[in-house]
Amino acid sequence: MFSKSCEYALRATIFIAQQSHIGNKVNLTTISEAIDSPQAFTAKILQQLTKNNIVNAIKGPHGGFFIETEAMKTLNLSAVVEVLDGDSIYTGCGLGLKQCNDKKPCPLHFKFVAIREELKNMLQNTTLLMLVNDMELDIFHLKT
Amino acid sequence: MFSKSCEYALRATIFIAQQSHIGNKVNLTTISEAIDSPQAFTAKILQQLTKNNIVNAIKGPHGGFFIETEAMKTLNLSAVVEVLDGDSIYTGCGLGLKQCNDKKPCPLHFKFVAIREELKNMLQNTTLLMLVNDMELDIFHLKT
DNA sequence: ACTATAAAGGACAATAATATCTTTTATTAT
DNA sequence: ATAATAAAAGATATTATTGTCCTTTATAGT
Ligand code: FES
Ligand code: FES
Repeated sequence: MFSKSCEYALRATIFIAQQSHIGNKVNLTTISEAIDSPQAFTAKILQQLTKNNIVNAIKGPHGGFFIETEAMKTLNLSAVVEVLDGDSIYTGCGLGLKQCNDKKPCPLHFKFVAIREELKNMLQNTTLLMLVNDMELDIFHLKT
Repeated sequence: MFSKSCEYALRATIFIAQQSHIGNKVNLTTISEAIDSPQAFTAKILQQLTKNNIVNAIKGPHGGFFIETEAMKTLNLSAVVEVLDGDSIYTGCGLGLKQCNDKKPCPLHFKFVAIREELKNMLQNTTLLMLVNDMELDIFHLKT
């Protein structure tokens, strides 16, 4: 469904949001351990998330990554996915045709678009704050 | 969503089904032109489809690929996807956790599984014969 | 038997995705 | 100023996916 990069990005973002919500900034080592991802690769992904204003980064001692609580209210999963995987998941043809639209549809088009839209809505309607609140229940995990 | 291999496989299978339905066997060149796919690569994919009894192949003059009409009634898109991409699309965690189940869910699990199941049902409930019938309307395309 | 056709199979090549390593820049505390 | 911490940036390595090329096997028609 999503690329590895995107999966790590989602896990990292959710973890950072969770920690930020309880007032913690987290560094690379902490993040990659918490989400069980390759550290150096995760660093690259965090750079992209920072450049695209999904997360904030502060260098130096007591620095690290964080997300402001206000931002969590509006930031959704779709924003993260778009940074890493672009919008192909929303616009791409299920059968790989170069163009996907109602004018020249592939045989799967209408069935596929219906599901694609549901995925899109789910990702757009799920904010980081919602997930952070969910995770207070302690039944959700970010690794293994 | 699907790998390139799987996309080509789906397009090829639908094209072969369509042609078989009107009594034609089709060869590699015809297929790769009809679905606009790299010919040699498509050959490899057709081998897999043949080995897994999705399509039939006959060597030699007047040979080619075909699917029997009886088989089209039961063969669904899910069978094709599973040959090329395995079942990861049905069983894999949206956030890339090694295990996806209700016992140790990721924060996206329940929302994700709902959509995954819809995709699964769509692919399982769509038979090749249904698509072939749809394509008689002449509004659906397999390339560009 | 010979030739043409067409799929099957094996080896190889190019590209993209994933992952690592090293150096640089910024910040804090001593 | 110096040392320590931590992210940013750049270069490189590994692996998987995608794609091509060449040879072999099977079949049909002459
Ligand atoms: S054209 Fe294939 S999904 Fe829209
Ligand atoms: S555990 Fe992540 S989708 Fe099921």
